[in-house]
This record gives sequence, C-alpha cells and structure tokens, in this order.
Amino acid sequence: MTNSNDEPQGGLPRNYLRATLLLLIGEEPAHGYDLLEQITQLGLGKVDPGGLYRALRVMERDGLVSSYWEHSTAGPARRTYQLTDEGTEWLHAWAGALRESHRYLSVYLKRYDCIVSRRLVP
Amino acid sequence: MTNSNDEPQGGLPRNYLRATLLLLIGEEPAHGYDLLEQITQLGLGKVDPGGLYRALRVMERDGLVSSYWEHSTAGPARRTYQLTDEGTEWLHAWAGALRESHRYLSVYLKRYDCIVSRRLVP
DNA sequence: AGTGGTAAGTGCAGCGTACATCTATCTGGT
DNA sequence: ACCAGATAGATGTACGCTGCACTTACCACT
Repeated sequence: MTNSNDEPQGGLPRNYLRATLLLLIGEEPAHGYDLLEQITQLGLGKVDPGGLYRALRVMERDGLVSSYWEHSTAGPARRTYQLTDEGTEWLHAWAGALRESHRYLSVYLKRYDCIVSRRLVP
Repeated sequence: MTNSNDEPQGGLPRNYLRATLLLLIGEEPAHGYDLLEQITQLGLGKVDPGGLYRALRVMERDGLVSSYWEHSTAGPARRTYQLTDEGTEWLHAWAGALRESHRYLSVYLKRYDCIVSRRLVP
C-alpha cells in the first residue's frame, strides 16, 4: 500500500502529547523523564522522548508551564515542570475539547457496530 | 507561540477525515459533496472541501475506494465512491484503533474529573 | 575503563490539516 | 436572455505535530 501506516498510533487525538502532559503535570508537578514513563503506561505505547521534551519546552515558551532545575545528589539534574494559571485554563479547555471528541468517537463506533451487525459490510 | 489556537478542532483523532469517510462510504456509496454535508452534520463543524476531495483521491490511489462518474441530468457530474475489499479491511482496522482511542479518552476524562473534584486544580 | 540507566536536548523529513482560490455545470429569478 | 447561487470537484501552499535518529551529560556499579 502506498500510504503504509497501519494505525500510526491508533488515531489518537491531535496534540494528544500536549493534552496529556497538561493533565499529568496538573495532577502533580513532574520532570520530563518521569512524564515519559507515566505517559507510556497510560496506554500510549512507546512515546518519543525527543518529542516529549520538545513539547515541554514549547509549552513553557507559550506560558502553559513553568520549570526549575532540580539538582539531585543521585543522577543528572532534572527540570521540574508545574502548571501556570494559563496552563490550568488550557487544561480545562482541552478537557472540554476531548469530551467532544469522546462523544464523536461514541457516535462513530455506534454506527460502525451498526453496519457490521447488519452485515452491510461483511 | 507556536500554536495559539484554542482547540484547533477539538482535538479530534488524527486522520479523522479518512476514518470518517471510510465509515460513511461503508454505510452507503456516496459522492464527495454528499459526504461533505454528512460529515459536517456528524459533529465536526465546517470541514474543508479541498481536503475532503483530496483525501478521497488519495484513498482511491491507495486502493481503499473505487469511483465512477455519474452523469445525472440534474446538476454537474459527480464521482461516486464505494469501498473496496481492502477499504473494508481498513475500516475494521480503524474501528479497532478508534475504540482504543475511545478508551484512552475515557481514562483521560476520568482523571481530569478527579483532579477537578479534588480541587487540586482550582 | 567500560557499561548501563537516568535526564535532557537537537536536526530533519513526512504528512495531515487549514485556508484560499479556481473551474464547470445546472437551477431559479428577473 | 442573463445573472446569482447552489452543486460538484480540484489545486496550491504553508504551518505544525509527529516520528526517527542522533547527541550530550551525569552517576553508579563492576
């Protein structure tokens, strides 16, 4: 097939990375590597570290999160992120948007089940 | 700021266009303009016509759909699309993928409601 | 000294999406 | 007969997320 990708990543929402990072940091301030592991266990298989760190930097540039270096005695220094007020607003906005997406998917799946059960598409 | 849009289109799934077109054509063969209206009423506000027609051509190139010209007496000629066997397989695959996304969104929203109700994020 | 885990970052190309613009045909009103 | 508007399909282009590969640096253990 020309186009290739069988389910690039299962048709996840656009900007799912930003959205998920907002949620996780909203739950509790964290650093990138920690978020990388959390996000992997959240159902999304193998997240690209580069993309994650990049997303965090961009989100900080956009004022959604703020960060500070944490020099631990064990291991390399790490940058811990926390939500700003603006980031919190965005989290609420994203939650609303994803709730709509959730409804959209419900409709999609319902209609899909419908055509399958009717064997219109064998 | 890299992306200032509040909810570009509500965080819809990647390739939602292809997926939705597969579903609608799977329900019943149709032409582009018809799909354009159906897809608009499906919850997604204002779909880009250019992108839709382009997506259909690409899908045909990839062998997911086949088309034939229909010269109706009323209005311009229109290209009617129907699913191929391969397209049907892809529809099943997409449905599976979107079902996973649906679950992912359920988890996301549950956790979001959780932090909101605990007022960790006021 | 070397290996492996922790932690963060850059470079780059592909592709979907959004937005604007274009062509052509047929219908309805004046 | 003429023109606006609906119907129908298509291209050009720029932006940004994403994915893959690669690099740097610190620490611990052998």
